[in-house]
Amino acid sequence: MTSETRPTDSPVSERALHFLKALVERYIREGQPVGSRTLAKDTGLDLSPATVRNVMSDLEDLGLVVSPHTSAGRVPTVAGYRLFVNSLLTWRAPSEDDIASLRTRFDVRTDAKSLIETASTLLSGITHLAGVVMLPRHERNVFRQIELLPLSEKRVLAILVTSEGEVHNRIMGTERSFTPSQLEQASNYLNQMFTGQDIGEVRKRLLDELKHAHASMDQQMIRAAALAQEVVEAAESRDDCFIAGQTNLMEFGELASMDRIRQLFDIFNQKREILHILDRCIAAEGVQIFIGEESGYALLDDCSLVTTSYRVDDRVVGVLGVIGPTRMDYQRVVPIVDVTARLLAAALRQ
Amino acid sequence: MTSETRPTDSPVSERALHFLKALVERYIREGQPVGSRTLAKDTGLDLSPATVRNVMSDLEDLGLVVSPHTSAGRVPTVAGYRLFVNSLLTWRAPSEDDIASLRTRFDVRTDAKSLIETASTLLSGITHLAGVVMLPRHERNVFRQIELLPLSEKRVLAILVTSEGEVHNRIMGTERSFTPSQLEQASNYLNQMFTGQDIGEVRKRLLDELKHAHASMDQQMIRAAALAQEVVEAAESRDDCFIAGQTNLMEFGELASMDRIRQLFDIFNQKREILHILDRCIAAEGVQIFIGEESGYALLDDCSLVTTSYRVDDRVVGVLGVIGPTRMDYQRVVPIVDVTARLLAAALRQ
DNA sequence: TTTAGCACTCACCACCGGAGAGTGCTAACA
DNA sequence: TGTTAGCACTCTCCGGTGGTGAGTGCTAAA
Repeated sequence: MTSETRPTDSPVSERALHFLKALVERYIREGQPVGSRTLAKDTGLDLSPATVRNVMSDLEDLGLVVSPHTSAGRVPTVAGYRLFVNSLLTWRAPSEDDIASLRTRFDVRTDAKSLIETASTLLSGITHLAGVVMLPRHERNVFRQIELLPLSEKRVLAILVTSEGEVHNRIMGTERSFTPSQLEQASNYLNQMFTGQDIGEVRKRLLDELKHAHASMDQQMIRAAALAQEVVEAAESRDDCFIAGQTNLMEFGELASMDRIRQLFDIFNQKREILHILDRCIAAEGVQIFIGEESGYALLDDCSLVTTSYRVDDRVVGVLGVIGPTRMDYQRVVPIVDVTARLLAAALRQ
Repeated sequence: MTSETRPTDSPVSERALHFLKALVERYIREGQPVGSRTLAKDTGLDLSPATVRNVMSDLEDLGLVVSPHTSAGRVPTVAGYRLFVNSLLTWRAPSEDDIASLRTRFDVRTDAKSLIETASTLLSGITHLAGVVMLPRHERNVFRQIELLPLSEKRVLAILVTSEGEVHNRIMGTERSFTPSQLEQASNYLNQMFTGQDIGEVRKRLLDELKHAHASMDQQMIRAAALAQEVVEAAESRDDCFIAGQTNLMEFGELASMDRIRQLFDIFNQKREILHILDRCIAAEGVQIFIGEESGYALLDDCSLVTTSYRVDDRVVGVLGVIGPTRMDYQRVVPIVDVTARLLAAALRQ
């Protein structure tokens, strides 16, 4: 499954592609511009450096490689990587060791949150890049049970359990105090009303009820509904995202200036932009690769993302992947991301 | 409250101390070795550089300052900082702005976890250092209510609420399945048994019961107790710790080498060592300052910690502080840490 | 079409030398 | 005796210089 064969009338010859492949692989390995002499030896085609130079010149005209300065070798451009990834890449299956360590660390018995954490730690550990796992809004998230507990005078603890066995809780101050039995009554009422319904739906209905609070409901009920409203909102807006192994990125020369690293880390801390990019991968089938500027964020210009969604029972429940320099080892990384997604999905399905 | 006055027969003269103070303040401001000429101007004592040199030479003999190389100025040693902090420091009260931004951001209505997060973000934002907030094991943590919910065949969700309105939950697989009513019965039983008791106590009693599971308990009860045991352990061992603004540390020249920063970030990610240091501050009264190697961790040699515990109703509930280079602005930072602790405590007390 | 040869370019490195900042020491001074 | 001026010395930092090596583009021959 090396590549789709390209039409022979393609603007770039079969041989040139062969060189491009060798160049990208070499550059990924060494991290330094590749010269004609090196490349001539690498391909095994027994051609002189001069010939290689001519080919490289063509590739440069096509915008697939550039040389950083007159007398340096060539480096792939984003278009070059793209071509490489799309049709030149040979996958390299993850090593036994890697698979083993993935398998053993995904303990089925832990809860979703720590699985997510483990996944991103593992990803970063194995790939030596930054691992990221996102847990997006569920489209389908069901109200399962609510519990209202008095905590102290005028403070109520609301606990909401949703379909995935996730627990959301919030402490809320109230102006007037509830008696324990009032709270119990209220939670019974809410449970009767909403159990089994979609969270989004529940939120809407609660809002409605609060608006036209009809005479039939007593005051306490209305206030209980307000409490429920709050915790339901918390449950809806939650989308978590873990990033692990950020420090791995410091190893890569091309990112290793203080300013650059600081920018990157700041992006990671805010998470917003990352979430935004990952959001775009939810729908996609299979592994997605964003190279350099393709992510659409100037600050990730010299980085690539490799992501894939993971599914439980054919429903997408999240996205995971890695972030690293454009010069990452796609052949190795892509399969690892793929496998991790599968194993995480399996662990989540139980 | 500039300083405790030192005994006049102290090995280091009043004037020398004055110089030391000026030197430390200058070095903290500029970050560069301070020379005799500069210092002579700084103190306003109208002495020649030569005289200053003599004094500096004395201070060097006492191990309070060093010069990085022959023809550089002097830099405070750890002992120098220590002396400065103990008896030369003039506190600088936080600015109106800082206090205001602290006050408004501590919204009483949010739960403990997000308060903690806010606190560390604020600390780092205001001081331009890394902010850290720890939520240690409570000595007094009370079992309030447990809830066991069937999630699917052979999976049970256990939710435990403890005294502080904190919610712990865990999903557990069971070999045989429970009926909903069995679970309800079990949770009622557990609640009756344990409500109001200390968590540590509960854990012990559960262990006991499991060991000598007496005939009087039916099989299901025993298995329910095992579930409870798990979530109780989770509740006991929890000690969280947030670190924010790590990237601020990259601004400081003395830490700004890739290797150093990477080490630091790795330490922060592990959290273990940090927690360990913070643990030592729990008992202490008031603001604690660890300068350089005083923290006991070689990897934090060129860093200082400023921490204090925060209390609710005279019980220590946590520790917070900042981490930065030894050359941090103690005069400003210490009061800020102090105030933040008070405000956080107030917000937690409600 | 491929190759050898050649002139040229550029980054990298080691080296040199001067400028500037700061020191320690000594001797003179109040 | 404490303070100061003077002086030689040390060390960092910076800019310039020159050589080396890697690599290129171009041209002309095979």
